[in-house]
Amino acid sequence: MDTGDRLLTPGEVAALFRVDPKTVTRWAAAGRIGSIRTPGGHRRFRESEVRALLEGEGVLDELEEGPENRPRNAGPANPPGGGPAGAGHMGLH
Amino acid sequence: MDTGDRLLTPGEVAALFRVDPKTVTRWAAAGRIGSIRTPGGHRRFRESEVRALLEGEGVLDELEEGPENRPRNAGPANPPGGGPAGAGHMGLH
DNA sequence: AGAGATTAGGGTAATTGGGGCT
DNA sequence: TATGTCCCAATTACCCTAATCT
Repeated sequence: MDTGDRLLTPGEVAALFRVDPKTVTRWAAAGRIGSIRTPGGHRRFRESEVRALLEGEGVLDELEEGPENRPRNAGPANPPGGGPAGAGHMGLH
Repeated sequence: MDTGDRLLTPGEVAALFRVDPKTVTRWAAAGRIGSIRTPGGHRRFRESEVRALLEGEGVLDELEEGPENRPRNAGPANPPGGGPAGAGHMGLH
């Protein structure tokens, strides 16, 4: 499965998540998402990683993506830090 | 694969339904509406799904029948471990 | 060499998440 | 049961200028 070594720009990732490019930069700075830096300091993100985050890496059930949405919320929501970053502290009070 | 689903913020969905963003969050927590979480924990909703809900295509079991008796009988909206009865079908034309 | 658009960086306001209560 | 409002903490969005990428 070549999920792509394709690199995405912060603007692309931001559009995918419907967030600000600056927010994507914060994710990289916080270690929540892997980033590759250009010699100039700009960041590039792997499309495979971004897509995994979008769908929810924990639940890959939906192969066919059609008009049929199936909101099956089984189990705990995907932990934000879930992946590589561990990032451990979130709001828990 | 792109069904043309833009992602909406909780505030956007709340404005569409004329409810509080908190209510939209509860819908997502209850599994009544699909939600995508950002690495930061915030939710994003698919515009296509929201539109389907707005049109009423998502709730075909609740028609205007039952004039006075609508005891909302033992029908747990989201039984634990059970598939969320709510939503799940979307009309396809 | 130029130009344009995007991105990084800091700072501040607005939104969101979660729990509890009316 | 379902919404709305309160709290506080975290995340996100928009402001700016300078540097980098195409």
